[in-house]
Amino acid sequence: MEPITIKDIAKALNISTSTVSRALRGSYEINTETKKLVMEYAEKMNYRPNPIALSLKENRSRAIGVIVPEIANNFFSQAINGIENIAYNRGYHVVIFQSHESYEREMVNVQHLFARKVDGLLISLSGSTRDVNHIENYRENNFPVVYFDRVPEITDAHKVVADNFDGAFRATEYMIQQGKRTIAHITSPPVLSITQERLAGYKAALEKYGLPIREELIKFCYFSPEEAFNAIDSLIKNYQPDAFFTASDRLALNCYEAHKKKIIELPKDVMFFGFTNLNVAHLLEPPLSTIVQPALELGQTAAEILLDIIENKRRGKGYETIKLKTDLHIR
Amino acid sequence: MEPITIKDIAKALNISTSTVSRALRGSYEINTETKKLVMEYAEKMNYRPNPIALSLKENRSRAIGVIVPEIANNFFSQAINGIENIAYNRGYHVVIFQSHESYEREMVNVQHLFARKVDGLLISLSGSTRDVNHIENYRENNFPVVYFDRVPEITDAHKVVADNFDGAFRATEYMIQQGKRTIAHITSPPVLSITQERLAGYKAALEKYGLPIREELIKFCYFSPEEAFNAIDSLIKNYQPDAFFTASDRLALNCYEAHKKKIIELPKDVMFFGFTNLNVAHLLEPPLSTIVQPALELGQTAAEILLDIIENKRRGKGYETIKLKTDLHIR
DNA sequence: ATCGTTCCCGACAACGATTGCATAAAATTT
DNA sequence: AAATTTTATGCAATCGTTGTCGGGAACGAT
Repeated sequence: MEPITIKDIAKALNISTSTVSRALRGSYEINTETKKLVMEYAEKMNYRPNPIALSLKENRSRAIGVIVPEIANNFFSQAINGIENIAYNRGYHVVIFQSHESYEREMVNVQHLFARKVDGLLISLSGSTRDVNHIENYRENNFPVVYFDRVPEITDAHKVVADNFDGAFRATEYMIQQGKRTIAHITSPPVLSITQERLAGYKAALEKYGLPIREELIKFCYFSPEEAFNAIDSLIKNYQPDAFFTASDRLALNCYEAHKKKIIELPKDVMFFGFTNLNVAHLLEPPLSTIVQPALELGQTAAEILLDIIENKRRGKGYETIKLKTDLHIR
Repeated sequence: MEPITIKDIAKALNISTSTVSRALRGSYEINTETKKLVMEYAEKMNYRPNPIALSLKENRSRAIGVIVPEIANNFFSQAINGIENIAYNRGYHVVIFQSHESYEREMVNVQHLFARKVDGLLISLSGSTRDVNHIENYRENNFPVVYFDRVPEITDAHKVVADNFDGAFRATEYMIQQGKRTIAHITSPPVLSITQERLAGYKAALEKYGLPIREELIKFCYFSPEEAFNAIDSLIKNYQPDAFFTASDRLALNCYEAHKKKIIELPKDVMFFGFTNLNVAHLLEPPLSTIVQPALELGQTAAEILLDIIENKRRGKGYETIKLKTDLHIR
């Protein structure tokens, strides 16, 4: 069956479409009798307003867009679940797009979501995004955007992030307290906010304990496994680190993979600490201690702020950057 | 800036909207001069047709819907990547929804996608879906649907699946050839097509080698970890299996988790074989051999069939069930 | 009987784009 | 010069819904 429209109802009951429309939304200026008639018929015929017509008319869609680099990543899929929780409860749908770490894809996604009149956007930037003009353009014209996790450096924006500095600091501190002195840091591209913050936390901990910051122990890796393998290999060959601090799921797994494939020969008693939401961390050997981001809460918080903006419930409140605490799981 | 419309262009150039519309699509009946004028102005003003208006007019959206139980699952996220590949190349967008293994959520998702006029649907059924009337209702009225992975039993439908029987058969056969005689099978709810097929493959292999089919070695588990833990625990206590054949990512991980937590004491030389697309399988201890589904190809194939249906490129071809071969990874 | 209210409802336009039909002007044929 | 065809454009309807405006009927007040 083609979906039934307001026109069909009007024709069937011999009244005008305006009356049907008003009756359905319970307008006070419609006779109670008429209202009942319309409501019952609509119910019987399983009438559903056409959301596309509504979007066209009202210039909105009751949907929010989410752009993440990859959904095949525990952190992001948990964050998405948080977003969906809040959004569904508040009557919004969630449209998910992946940038696949590509700036171009990200641009296209933003444009498409905007053209499709999503009421707002939640975005975690791609690894190759150098600036956010493609987003700020829209935001300048009152398009609501909340950045989360991987956020831009601009100050006048809503952002929700994990406390990356603190997490990295505490992890590094723990490794030092366990007697580690040569702590390698394998991390993501330096352009990302999370990379910078985690790096700063790592350095701050070293400084606090009077350890030297050795740039040669810090390796930035893009998105190919080989790059990570090489980085790890050269670290071990040249500096024999007694601990590895990896900044992402991917890099942690790359380490274990290199180990497993005997690409690298691990020093004894080496310690692994990762900034990761891997759900298999506790199953790995040697143990992987982790700094876990509150992914679900992060998503929820970001969604709540976005919906508040959309529904104008944030009068008075300015821009803010919300930082959520991370959890340390020592293994 | 509010997006520019065809009307704005018409006003600016002092011509009618029809002319603009036709000029933009290069209609032959528009003067070459006028066309150039319009095209250039549209280009300059960065005109983009309003997709919502188009959807309303044309009753379609150039988008396809995808419903999966969970995106936080390697198999599904790979399948989605396959779908996106094909869809984007053919000019379609992909709208992703999760059913979270809930029949109700699945129904709502289907309704919403249909109301939003997606041009077709790719779906892998939720674990609590007992029938597919909520989908077939729409399909009867020519709404294109392709089922993948977890498919219904109905025959007149397009389906794309992995060869679950064959994969399970080969895995079980391998375990038998390695001398295993008490092979436990921990699997998903019996209502799922994949459960049935994998079970059948398992049984067929046992039969081929003259081993008894012991129903007490077969455990169906729903979606709580405790259930799996208990199942594993009681299997070990009562029957000391020398091999475990798990039917999903989740169940394989549950096994390792139970092992790690010392909830279970593993028999020596026990073998693990899992139907899974986990990207960490090779990192686990004891080794997890796997039957890997061609998730990406599965998504691609399903998307191709769906788009062919949408674009009427399947004249003559009837319903078919496409089975893709699985890969055995022995570890 | 006239006026002002109140109640209930319908006509019309609008959102942005497409398209069948009509038509004016120009070009061509007779 | 008249008739016909071609070329180029505009008008109006359409998709489904809502908001603005206006108006008829019924009622009470004057």
